[in-house]
Amino acid sequence: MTETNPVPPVLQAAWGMREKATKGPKPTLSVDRIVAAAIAVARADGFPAVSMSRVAGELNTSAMSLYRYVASKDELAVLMMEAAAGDPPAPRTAGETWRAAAERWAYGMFALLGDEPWFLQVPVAGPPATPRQLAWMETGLAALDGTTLAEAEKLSLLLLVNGYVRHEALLRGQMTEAARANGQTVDAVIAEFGGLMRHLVRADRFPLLRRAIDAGAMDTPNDPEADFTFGLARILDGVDAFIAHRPA
Amino acid sequence: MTETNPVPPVLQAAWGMREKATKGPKPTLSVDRIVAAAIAVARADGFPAVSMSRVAGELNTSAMSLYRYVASKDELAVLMMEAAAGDPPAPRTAGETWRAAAERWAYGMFALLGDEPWFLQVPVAGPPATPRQLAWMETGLAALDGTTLAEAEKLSLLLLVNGYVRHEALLRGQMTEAARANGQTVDAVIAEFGGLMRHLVRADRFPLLRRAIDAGAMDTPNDPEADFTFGLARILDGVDAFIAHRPA
DNA sequence: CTCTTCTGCGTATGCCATACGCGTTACTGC
DNA sequence: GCAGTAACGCGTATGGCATACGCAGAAGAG
Repeated sequence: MTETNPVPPVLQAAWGMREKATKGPKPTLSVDRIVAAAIAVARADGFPAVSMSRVAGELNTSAMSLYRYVASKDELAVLMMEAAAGDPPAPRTAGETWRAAAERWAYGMFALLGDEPWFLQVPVAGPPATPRQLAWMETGLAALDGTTLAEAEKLSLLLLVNGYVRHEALLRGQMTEAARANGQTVDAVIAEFGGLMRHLVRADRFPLLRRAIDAGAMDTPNDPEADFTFGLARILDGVDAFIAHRPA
Repeated sequence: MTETNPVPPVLQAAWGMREKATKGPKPTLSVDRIVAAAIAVARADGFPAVSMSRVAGELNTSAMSLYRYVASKDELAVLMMEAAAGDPPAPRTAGETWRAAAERWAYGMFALLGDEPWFLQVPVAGPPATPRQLAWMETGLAALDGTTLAEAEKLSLLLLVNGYVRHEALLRGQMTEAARANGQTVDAVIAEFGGLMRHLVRADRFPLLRRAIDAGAMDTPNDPEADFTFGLARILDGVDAFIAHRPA
């Protein structure tokens, strides 16, 4: 009784489960070249600009040619992320605290999403299940290894941190995106948003918000790193408290 | 010197800044009816199914007719969210702790995103700037009112919680979505993912992940509420620690 | 009563993913 | 060395999408 293969088709290429042909004409293209061209497009103009014909155009061929190498655009997206996601940060070393390792892990992810802002424009299809994604999870688990946390708790907490990083990177990405679209600096966009708030938030309807604005909460110069560090510290404080209140 | 209006066009309708015509024929449709039809489509088949022609079809008219009422699809999306987002939970009452109020706030948001899963499929365009979104922020600020937090810190922390809620709801939504698409139960989808993990995660490459799987971390029955509560408690613990370590 | 302004809406443009099928190439088994 | 077969490049077509444009008719304003 042969077990049915549980790997969904979109993931098969990422796991190297596509046997390559021995017969037929020599391919003029390759999956790698297609993926590289698609990544170049995404880096230049964002993921929405990645269309089959655009990628084909970069390679001086037609859209349909790509389908000889890639089953669908979704599969291409998976391969793009798999190729562009670098390796995770080094796993926790011997003398390192779980917290320091978790911070490195989170910063590494934040940096990746800063280098490849189009990542966050790819519609996420489900839980992580590609080799690189699992490698990141593995490194995350290494950070929490040796703590009193249950395995399921570790996974929950990694998901928590991952969600935070993604959300924070998304906000940062939207800002830089808006800035680029309007030909402004990020600071100008933020200032503009502050002005909009100042204009829309009337004290009678949103008194506390008004107070926050008047206290200058919208006038802080842009510093995504600092925002990120602040929120991450809160989350890790929470994890810390959880570990502390638990029998060894 | 007339101040230039800083409200972006997409938001103008949401803020009631569209003056209605006095001349010309009587409109046969209305913005409200269009928005209601669009929401019905989104509830039935998800936000990607909301196209101008589909919505027009529900109203027995043509796609172009809608453009007499709505400037663009993006504007329609804003109006949809504005209409479907209910009012935020009641603001913090006198005897209530900030934490209890923040929990209610977060749960209210989580419930909303559970009732309207298509919310998370709408591509977010920027920081919150519609009346309802500001009302939610206002209620969030009420929860943190009276703490020693600086105004900017309050906003940061609300954003942190908001991001967490969104991410958690997104995961839950993807699960139910996948379940519906395959005609399975959510538990079956989770079990399937567990099987996939068991199949793909080899101990030589992902030892810690393998250990977590073998420890049954993937076999937990689905309980999004419990997952949500767990993560939220960690975050609020972190906020708590921050407030505690701060001079009154 | 005319002028202006708005309505409904058909048509058209230019994107998009991708199904299908044809002619051609090159390796495999005999 | 030759037939069979499988993979190649890719043109064409289908059906979707948002929305620009323009025209004909309706209705309030002067």
